[in-house]
Amino acid sequence: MGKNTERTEMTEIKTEDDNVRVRMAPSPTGFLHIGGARTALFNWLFAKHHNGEFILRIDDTDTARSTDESMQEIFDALKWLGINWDKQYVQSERRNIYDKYVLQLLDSGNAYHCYCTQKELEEIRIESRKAKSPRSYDRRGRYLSSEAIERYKAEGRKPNVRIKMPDTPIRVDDLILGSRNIDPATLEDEVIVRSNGMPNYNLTSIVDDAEMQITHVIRGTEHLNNTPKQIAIANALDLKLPQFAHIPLVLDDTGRKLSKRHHGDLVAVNRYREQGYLPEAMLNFVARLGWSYDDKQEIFSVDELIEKFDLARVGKSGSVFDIKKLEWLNSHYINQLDVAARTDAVIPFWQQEGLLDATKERDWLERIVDAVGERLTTFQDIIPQTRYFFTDAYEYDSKAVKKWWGGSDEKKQKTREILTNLGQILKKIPTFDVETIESAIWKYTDENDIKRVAAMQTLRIALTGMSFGPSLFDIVALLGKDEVLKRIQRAITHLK
RNA sequence: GCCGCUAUCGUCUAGGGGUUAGGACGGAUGGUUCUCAGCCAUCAAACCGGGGUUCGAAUCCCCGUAGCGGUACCA
Repeated sequence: MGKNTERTEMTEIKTEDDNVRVRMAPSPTGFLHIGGARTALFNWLFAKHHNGEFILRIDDTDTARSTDESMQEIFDALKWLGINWDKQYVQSERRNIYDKYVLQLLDSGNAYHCYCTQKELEEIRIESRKAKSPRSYDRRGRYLSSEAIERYKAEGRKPNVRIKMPDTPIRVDDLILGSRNIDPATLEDEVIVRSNGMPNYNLTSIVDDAEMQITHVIRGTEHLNNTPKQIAIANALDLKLPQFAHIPLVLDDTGRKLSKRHHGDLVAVNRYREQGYLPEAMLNFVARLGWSYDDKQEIFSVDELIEKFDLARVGKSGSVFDIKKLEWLNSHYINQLDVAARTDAVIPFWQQEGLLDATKERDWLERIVDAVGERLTTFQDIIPQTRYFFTDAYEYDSKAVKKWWGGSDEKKQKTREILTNLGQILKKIPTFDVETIESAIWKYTDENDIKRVAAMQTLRIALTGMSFGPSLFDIVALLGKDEVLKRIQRAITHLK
């Protein structure tokens, strides 16, 4: 623990219920990623737990990078996760509100115009760094003469607006990290309005938090350094402050912050939806990144999450995104579903692959899903695991062939023999059901002293091309006599 | 460079002055089964380092170290 901090006691964070109002404030500059989803979740859980309100605020003041598409993507991702919001705001539609506050700041002398060009700013930065200054802007705009201002105006320079930072320490209280005093000497006179007139984050964020009567700001630790600046702005405006709770970052396996820029859509929530993950699994997974309940429970329903979530049990250090754990949770939640529900979930994937047509009956599909059983980690897995049910356009897996069908001519001869016998036996079966098939095949293996596993694997490869999968008897029954005999014949031909 | 934050198995974490430092994911081994998955059993695996304080420190304090975040007219 650092200096100047006071530990938050491990009792539940006390709040006045019914007054809680939190917000998630994404910038629509890309898809929602795992980290963003977790921020949304924590806010949402906190709101639900306290019967409060959860607001979605689109922080799109960066007009150059914000897009409607990514806004839509964020909506979709949140909806998929089941994180619903009570109110929605878009900052670009609230310009007049921010303008009013900026004017107030200017009038009261708490903000000033800065006419520096990008180039000048860059030079100042280099100088400041050389001088080991804790700041990278020298505040020259604070002391501009009226002549200088006139000159800049005549040049056509468009000023931005900077906040004048106070010279007294700023106390930052954080529900998770404790409290500290920030040395004003390290505080930047932050730009609050761009030269194009658009206010930016540090201004709009804290203004809106006050305007919307946000009680708790729960956001990623990357915003920790912005907090004293925002507090300074709020103080200058005499705005009520929310309570802050900075949650630790979600990291990649090298320990770096997860970001769209570095990790692409590998971390996009919508991508996981497309791959056949369940929102319950994602929610459960993401909740446990930085939050824990006790030393026993790993699986939490949404209701349990709402009931048990508490900021006091959120840790301080970052958590690595471990897809293996997500996969485990996902298969858990998939296996909770009954066959009908799993079939519903899996149909779109079959469709996408063009495997479904009008001849495929619902009952048959459900039987396939039932046969696959607990073998799905994601719904997408249904494709490699069941493709052969729909088409015989598969290759025989070379490793499987080598192991079970044999490389030598004698082994191939033996394999052909087994296949031929199996074909004859199956052909004679009157009722093509699992039990009859099973007893017929085992009668054959046991009476002819053939290893069960050898016969089964030989047949499996002939029917599916693979050496693994659901119970072979299920496969045989599901494929039907004609198809089975056809495939056996094809395998025998292949082996010649 | 400057400012800030953090530090328990590979990962998520529980615990927190006296414990065999617990659980889960992942890994390994064995069992079950026609294969795979699953299931069952077993195993390996951690308190960043150094100083204090104390009878006793992973736990409290200090100092390091490392990692990360920020350092934009992004959010």
